[in-house]
Amino acid sequence: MAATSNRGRTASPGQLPKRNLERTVKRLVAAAEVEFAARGFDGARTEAMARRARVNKRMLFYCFGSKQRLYREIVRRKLAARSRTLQQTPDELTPALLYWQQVVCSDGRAWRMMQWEALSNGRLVAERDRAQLMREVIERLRQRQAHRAIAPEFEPESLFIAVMALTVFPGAFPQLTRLVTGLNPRGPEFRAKWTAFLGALGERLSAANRPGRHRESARGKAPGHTTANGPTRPPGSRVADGCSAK
Amino acid sequence: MAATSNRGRTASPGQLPKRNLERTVKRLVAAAEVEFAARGFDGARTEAMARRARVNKRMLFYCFGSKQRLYREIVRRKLAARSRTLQQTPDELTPALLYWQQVVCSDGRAWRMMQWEALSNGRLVAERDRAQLMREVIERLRQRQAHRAIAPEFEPESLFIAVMALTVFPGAFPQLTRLVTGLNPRGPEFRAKWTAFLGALGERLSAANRPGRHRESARGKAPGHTTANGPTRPPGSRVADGCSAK
DNA sequence: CCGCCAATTAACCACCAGGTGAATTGCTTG
DNA sequence: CAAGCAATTCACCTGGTGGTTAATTGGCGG
Repeated sequence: MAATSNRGRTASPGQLPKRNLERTVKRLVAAAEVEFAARGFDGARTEAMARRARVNKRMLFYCFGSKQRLYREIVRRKLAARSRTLQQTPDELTPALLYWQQVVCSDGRAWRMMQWEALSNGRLVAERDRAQLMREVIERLRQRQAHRAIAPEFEPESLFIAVMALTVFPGAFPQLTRLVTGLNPRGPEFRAKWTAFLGALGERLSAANRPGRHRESARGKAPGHTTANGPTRPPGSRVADGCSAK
Repeated sequence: MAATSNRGRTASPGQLPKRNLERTVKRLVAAAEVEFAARGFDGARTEAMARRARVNKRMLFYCFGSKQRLYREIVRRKLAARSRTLQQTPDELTPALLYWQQVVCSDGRAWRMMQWEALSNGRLVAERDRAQLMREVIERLRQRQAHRAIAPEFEPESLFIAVMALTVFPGAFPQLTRLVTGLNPRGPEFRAKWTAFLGALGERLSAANRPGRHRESARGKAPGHTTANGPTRPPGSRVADGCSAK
């Protein structure tokens, strides 16, 4: 889409040319992403996108044909970027939680669009690809679980949903987070608190820590293994969650 | 609001009167609740509400003055109903998780409205009352924790958010749940699966099950207390989650 | 039976937002 | 320099929506 056919970019050096379709498209995409994430498909105004992109509104339809197509284009791009970060999910539970927290809060717009999508109950945009992507991630989790890196009593699918839930929720329902803690969920105070919590939670859930009723596990059996949550950092050691509050 | 001043309801017996403001108001509220939950404030159409209520559109403005006021009225009612269920949260972790799952899935509309609210980034409707309510719930959790009913390494605030996250997320992001599990999050299959998961999770996290590295806890100290997850049902015993898929 | 007023209805309005037709203008090429 | 075409602009159309004006009607008190 987005017929980017600017002929021989001569580009008089030093002077930005007045006409440049490629640049216009890029600006429109950026502006539209902001608008769509902020207000959803129905709430987003083409006028506002154009203004934000410093471009005539007509150009939006010239480049993309319709609001719908522009939306699909943007979702497609977002998904492409997403698939990479998804597949880099760590294999241990605690690091996975912390990794996801960082990912989620570093790309709030993508998750806001997911939330709009959740409410819009329309057809998903690239359902096939996304389902495939999810299946791969789950499959990897399942293999890891077979290798004892993950507690066996939890199905990987549920575990994955739980990881998403615990990392996505505070930012997805900021009003509830604020009502409960009095903190801004995107602010550093809450993020530190939540990181610590996720760390403690992960530690409790990682494969090495079995519930107390299996009493024999506390005694024998590879003594050095009882605390062997390998890459699991203790919750105190702050993992640099370098995501700015934007 | 909603000037319900129908004079002396004579109500010819057996014959429903053609004019009845009270009834009209009730119908409008019900219809508006459905519409607002389904499409959010901006997306909801007064026309559609009126049609659903089998009432002239004008009556909406006659009764409530504006879309805004009708919305506020509905939110107020929802909150009132909500506060009761909130305060009945069980004190143990596992029952709390299961209770919340039931509550959430039995009143999907309220949570959908919360989600719309989360995205609308406007002023909250009854912020004072809601913050007060939250504070009470958290305070109760804190007291329970002091009495050892809840694992002490988790702050009650974070714990509460986690409970909400784990119960609300699957229904709030149904497309993700479906992509991961292939199941409809409101369907009985997924709910059974999720209930089992929450049960197992709660068991792992309840106060009695300490991580392996606190080795001394497995030996001395009130021997009958090590497995004392009192009302915590084992995850197998299905708690009847009698919420229909609507 | 009549008058009165609340409940209800029909028609209407102003406005906004997506989308379009057609003119305009700046590069680029011959 | 002139032609030609792509990139950009301007004015406009259309449908739908919240909200309103004014007419109508049903039921109750007198």
